Amino acid sequence: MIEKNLIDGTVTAFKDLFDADIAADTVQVQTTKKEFDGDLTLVMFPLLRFSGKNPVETGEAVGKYLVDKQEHVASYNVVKGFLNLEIAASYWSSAFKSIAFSEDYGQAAQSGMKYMVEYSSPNTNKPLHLGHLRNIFLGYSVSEILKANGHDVIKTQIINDRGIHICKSMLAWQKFGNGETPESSGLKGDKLVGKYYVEFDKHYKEEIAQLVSDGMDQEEAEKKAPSLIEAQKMLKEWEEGKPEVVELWKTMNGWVYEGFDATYNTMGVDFDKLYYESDTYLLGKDIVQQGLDKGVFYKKDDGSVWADLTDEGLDHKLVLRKDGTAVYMTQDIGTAISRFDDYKPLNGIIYTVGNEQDYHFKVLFLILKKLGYDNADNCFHLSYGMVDLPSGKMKSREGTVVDADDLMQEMIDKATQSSAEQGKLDGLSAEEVDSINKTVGLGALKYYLLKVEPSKRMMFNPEESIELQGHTGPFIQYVHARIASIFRRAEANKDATAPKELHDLEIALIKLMLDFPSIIAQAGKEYAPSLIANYAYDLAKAFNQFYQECPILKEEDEEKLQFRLSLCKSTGDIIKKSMKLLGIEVPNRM
RNA sequence: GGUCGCGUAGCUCAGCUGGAUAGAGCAUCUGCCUUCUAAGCAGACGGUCCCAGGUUCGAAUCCUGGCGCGAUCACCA
Repeated sequence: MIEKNLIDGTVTAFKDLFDADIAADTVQVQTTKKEFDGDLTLVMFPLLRFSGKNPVETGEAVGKYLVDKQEHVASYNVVKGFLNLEIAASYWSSAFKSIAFSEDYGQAAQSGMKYMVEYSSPNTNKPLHLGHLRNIFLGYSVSEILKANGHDVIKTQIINDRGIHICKSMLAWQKFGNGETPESSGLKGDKLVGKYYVEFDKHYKEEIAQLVSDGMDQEEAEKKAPSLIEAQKMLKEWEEGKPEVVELWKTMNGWVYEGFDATYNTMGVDFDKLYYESDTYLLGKDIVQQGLDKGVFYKKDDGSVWADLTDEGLDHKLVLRKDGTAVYMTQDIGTAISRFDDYKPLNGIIYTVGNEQDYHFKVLFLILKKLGYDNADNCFHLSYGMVDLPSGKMKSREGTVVDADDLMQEMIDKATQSSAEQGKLDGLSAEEVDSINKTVGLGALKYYLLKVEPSKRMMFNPEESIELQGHTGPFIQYVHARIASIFRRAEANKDATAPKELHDLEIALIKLMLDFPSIIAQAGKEYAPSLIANYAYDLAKAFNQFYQECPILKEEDEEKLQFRLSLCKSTGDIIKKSMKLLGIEVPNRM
């Protein structure tokens, strides 16, 4: 790479010119800012104490040296302490040639590492909502990014299919459902079950109000409301395996899974392995015993078991109740370890879970580490901020949630309306048009949720809705469609030779394309889809500028024409790959 | 109160391990479609980078202390 050459060249320049030995990492190379002439810039300030000269003199000397001795360095200029170097067009065109038409450009070599990525992990008592969308798109995208980094990936979710909340829906359905099913009601299974969860809450609140008006205080009423007592009883029966209860549980969860499957299908995401909490909720107890034996945990007089994390600056954490039953942490320890076993050797687990659980995962990884599982070092909590509405937080009980299915449909409708107005899809079959509208609508939604850094909470305003113009998914998809349109009239020639002179916008495009592998590496290291999202936008933007300024099919110089076609081809490929890393498809027309 | 996260243009967000005059999009205004897709391009307008210190040749970026918003600190999951 040219950067490396420049660094080496600068090191020898200091040797020859100033008789100074400098470490390679004191030489800083960066891309030259737009307002200055040049391609790459060396920063002189850190090197002044070795040259013993002022910034401009040092820059002049090094610049002259590099132009003389280094291949590809065409010219230089010094502004203050910045040495700007212009790299010869021939370098860029040959660098481009080495990546163009390469199918697996961007795909890193097999690393031999295997990761599990967990995302979605819904409760089975209500439909998926906007918060899940952020979670799912993030997790899916990180999976794709890890694959591009050469890792093996197992996509998973843990389904929260048991507990008091599930019993609540079951109970309400039993009481008020009149045997209603998805078929009889025409409702999606998850929506139907969610309806009864809300129904339960309604009755529960009424009961509380009644008890309070009868003179009971609020807190006690919340505990003593008859329907809550019934739900608790049902949970107990479920745990004891009472046949009718288990049967109902299976039936209703089955409805929910059908509903979820439909939603996942629309989203275009999938899983390699499912874990169910009903299978895992008892895990971890024997591990706690082992931890006790190893002295990682300690037991209190009442029989409860704790982890002392004070030496890590944290608190004491309960890992087993005094009655010997598991808590959330117990279960997560058990699940993690059984995953390590299921997929041995598993290097780490990425958990896509909201940032309200930051502390939980910090503790979990610490405990795993203390238990001797070094793969804890490669575990990562992919933490993300809430998606807020202008009215505040989403609350399912208050009906202020943005439903995932509804939102996706709205986006598709919006894309449909937009494409109909523009009329560019005229002449295509109804199926093709539908498919494009879906791609564009979902692309807008996914991009909107992924372009923001996960740790930030984000505001979603349903009124203002998601744009299809500007810094959006469709903007990037549009570039792909433009390029596809070119190749409906021409073909890219693999053996195209590069012209002697390149347009600035061509060079800008090439530079960006050369960045692709390092962006993928960084996104993988930081679990950061937003880096890919912003890269794809920059590339699309650069292409549009090039496209506007430089004729392609109308170019008369055959060599330029061919070279530009190959630029188009590669840009289209990289756009497509980048978007795939985000879980977004790209259309050939739009 | 302890801990963690966030605070950049009217709004939504970029800004890599510290580097030049802090960048995009939306909104507002101005140009560009008889010529490869105008879901586009070019331009204008818009900033005490929350505040105060500190480190440094150089700080939006690192450190300390504040302020504001949020989360968390359950024998809930």
